[in-house]
Amino acid sequence: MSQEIPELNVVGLTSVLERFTRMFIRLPSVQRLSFTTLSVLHTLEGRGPMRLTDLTASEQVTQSAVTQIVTKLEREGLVRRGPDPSDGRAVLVRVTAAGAAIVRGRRADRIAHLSELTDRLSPAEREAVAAALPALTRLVELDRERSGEDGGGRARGGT
Amino acid sequence: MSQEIPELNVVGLTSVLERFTRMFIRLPSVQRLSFTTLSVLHTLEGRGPMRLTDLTASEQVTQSAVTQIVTKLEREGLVRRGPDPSDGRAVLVRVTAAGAAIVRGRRADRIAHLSELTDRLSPAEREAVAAALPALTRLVELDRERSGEDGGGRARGGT
DNA sequence: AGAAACTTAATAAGTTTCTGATACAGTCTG
DNA sequence: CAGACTGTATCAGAAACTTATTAAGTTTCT
Repeated sequence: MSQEIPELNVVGLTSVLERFTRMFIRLPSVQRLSFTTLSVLHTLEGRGPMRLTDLTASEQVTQSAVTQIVTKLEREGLVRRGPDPSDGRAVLVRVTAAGAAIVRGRRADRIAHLSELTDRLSPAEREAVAAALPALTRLVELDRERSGEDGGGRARGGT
Repeated sequence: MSQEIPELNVVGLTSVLERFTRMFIRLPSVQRLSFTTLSVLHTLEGRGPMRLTDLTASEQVTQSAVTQIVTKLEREGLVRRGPDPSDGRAVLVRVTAAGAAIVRGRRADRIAHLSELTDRLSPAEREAVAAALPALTRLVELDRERSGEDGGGRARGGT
């Protein structure tokens, strides 16, 4: 008998991840913040202070839109603009405590929701997911490396 | 010695899934379709013909916005409106071949992108992901069941 | 050093997309 | 069959985004 090699079903994986994407996006927001605005906040919380240019590269909108979003977030006390010591033209944007609290609150909601779901898995299923977590982490890291190569193209997103 | 039980790290899982979400959302779109518009198209392609009300429940916008989005998609030949045989007030929206082609094209891009990434995993890592796929699938199914219970509340999304 | 070329962010004006309120037609209840 | 409710459309206005432009700072080249 030849050995069975269960090859990874990428189509199925894509499908599942698409469905997680919807699940995550649907999360209600307390604040009256638009999708892109929350995304900017999330990026800043995750990656630390960034210049507007770098923020623009990581979102799906123009530099002009990012400027307007940051202005709005600043008015609401969720981010702060500061000078970039290494470049007089640039602006460094950083989240405030209030801004970080919003991102972390949303993450806590997702964790709570996922916890409820994983609680219903069998121990074997939970173990399978736990065993795959390092590999999944490596996948997103590989992606980050690759998109870091080029400047990061403009795009228009959607589910 | 007591047996080591590697419990599932839900926080880590949430974090990884958040990062996949960003990766998927950033995908460039050929057409000039907004985020929500693409989402509607995706929903219709995945779930089959739906009434406007049901579409509204599954997206993060008002019924008014859904009506306008469907009107725009219909003008572009990507969906078609039809009567609901079981309810004279209702409208059944279905994707056309052109609309489905767009959704499937985007999915193909995601599959291709994920394939490139999984190619770089070790065989052991690929196997771990493959082994977890059924459990991950069950997670999204559990979610669907749960959100099917209530009517599906309105929400405002973000990453 | 100084001018030309480039980068960074802000602003203005216009377009698209979304919301809230309302209207209207079809369905259900008593 | 009257009143209450549901499903969709329409309209006006608000919000979010785009393109084009400008001003200020930096780099490059001579």
